[in-house]
Amino acid sequence: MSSPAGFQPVHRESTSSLITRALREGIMNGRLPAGAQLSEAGLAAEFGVSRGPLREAMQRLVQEGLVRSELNRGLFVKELDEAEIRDLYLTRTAIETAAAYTLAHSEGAAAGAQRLRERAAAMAEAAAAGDLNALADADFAFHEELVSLAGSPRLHRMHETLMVETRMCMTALQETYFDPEDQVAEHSRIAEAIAVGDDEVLRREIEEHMQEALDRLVRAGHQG
Amino acid sequence: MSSPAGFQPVHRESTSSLITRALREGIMNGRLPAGAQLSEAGLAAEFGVSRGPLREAMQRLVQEGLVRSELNRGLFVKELDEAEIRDLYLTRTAIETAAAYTLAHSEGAAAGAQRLRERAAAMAEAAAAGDLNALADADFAFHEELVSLAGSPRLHRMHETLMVETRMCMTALQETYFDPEDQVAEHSRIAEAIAVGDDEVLRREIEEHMQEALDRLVRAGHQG
DNA sequence: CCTGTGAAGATTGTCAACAATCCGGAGATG
DNA sequence: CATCTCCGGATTGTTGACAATCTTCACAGG
Repeated sequence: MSSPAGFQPVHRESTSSLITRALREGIMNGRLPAGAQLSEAGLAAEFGVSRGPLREAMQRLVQEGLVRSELNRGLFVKELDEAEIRDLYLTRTAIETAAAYTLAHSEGAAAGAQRLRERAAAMAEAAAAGDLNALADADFAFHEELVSLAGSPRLHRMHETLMVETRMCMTALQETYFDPEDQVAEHSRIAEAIAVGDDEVLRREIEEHMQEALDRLVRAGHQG
Repeated sequence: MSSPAGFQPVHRESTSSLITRALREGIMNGRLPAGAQLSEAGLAAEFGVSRGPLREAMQRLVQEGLVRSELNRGLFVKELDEAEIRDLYLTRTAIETAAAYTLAHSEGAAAGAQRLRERAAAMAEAAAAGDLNALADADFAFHEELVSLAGSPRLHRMHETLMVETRMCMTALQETYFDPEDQVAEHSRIAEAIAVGDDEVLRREIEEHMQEALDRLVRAGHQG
């Protein structure tokens, strides 16, 4: 747009940034389970770097709240008890409501709603095929897209962390989708509310959706 | 509460954590102005530590979004243009609305509203005395208290960063309180809305307050 | 049996030195 | 005069080593 040939500035990434992403991924998919100690020497050897860059990556995760640091003891993947899970969903509601509200009032509301409809359709497809893994992926993709479309760097960055935590406790609790059709319907209603632009409905849909998801998780936690 | 003698776990802090706070303070009050390069060697010497812990602290600030990292070039205090300031206030609205909503629906709503009334009273006192510095402090204390009272660790952590950014651009723009009385009144209305528990009013009051604050900042930016 | 002592082992916290990269200017070349 | 090349200085990125701390276990004493 602004530059003559429309080039993006070259984007190279620091080592600690790469390691941060890799560790975050590991926490998300359960390869680094909640409560596990993160050994500096061991992980540094795995990544093939020295402890310096690895420690820097750790500090990022500490700041993000995914890792807890105990002085002279080590770093541990944060464990989520029920209160934490409730707080997680409270915060997700805050962020996603704001994102949806912003999107619904922006120029790209119609286009955004269309994108979200497509995501919901992908969920429906996965649900129909009985592929619960694909359904979960599509579910996350929907929420990721929702916040992305709002175009707010801060909301997006905060949401990233929250989604890691969400996925973390879903894998930990082995939560299964009980009513896939209901899930799809909830997401579709959110997309439609954005298309229509009714704030009140939008807020209610998101709030209910989060409440449902939270209830499922808490139930799974009590049973499992 | 839960433990027999009610002791808290001993809380010692890591060096990088201390340095992070000190740097954050420096960014907030303008001692490290926006766009400034943060020299590792220089700062390490000032703190009397080696570059290791200092770099760890830097990574935390990068993750927080207060500092921007350019590979092999250095670290720079993030600059806030108008779009960024708008995003900042959009996000503050999201977080503080959620906090106020949570507080208003909690058991401690009445007590919380009282605490906020006291904060607003402190603002009124500062405004009456014409002490704009004290007014700004009381203003921040009000918002800090509001989010603290919600009792959500995630909202609180996110809000912390946002307040640093807010203060950063206020000091950068030398924003002065134009209508101190109006300011106090806006805060009082928020406290009362929490006491009453009317969600709709609460949302509107916070949204308007943020919009007002944003407008003042943007105007100051265009003039200054 | 419970408590206190002490050393071994492992892990984290810190540091100073080395390697790689970038920026600026002097000088050569056309 | 413009451009290219090269070098010195400075800064960041990374490493391996050292110091401090914590945990675990065995063992002696009451």
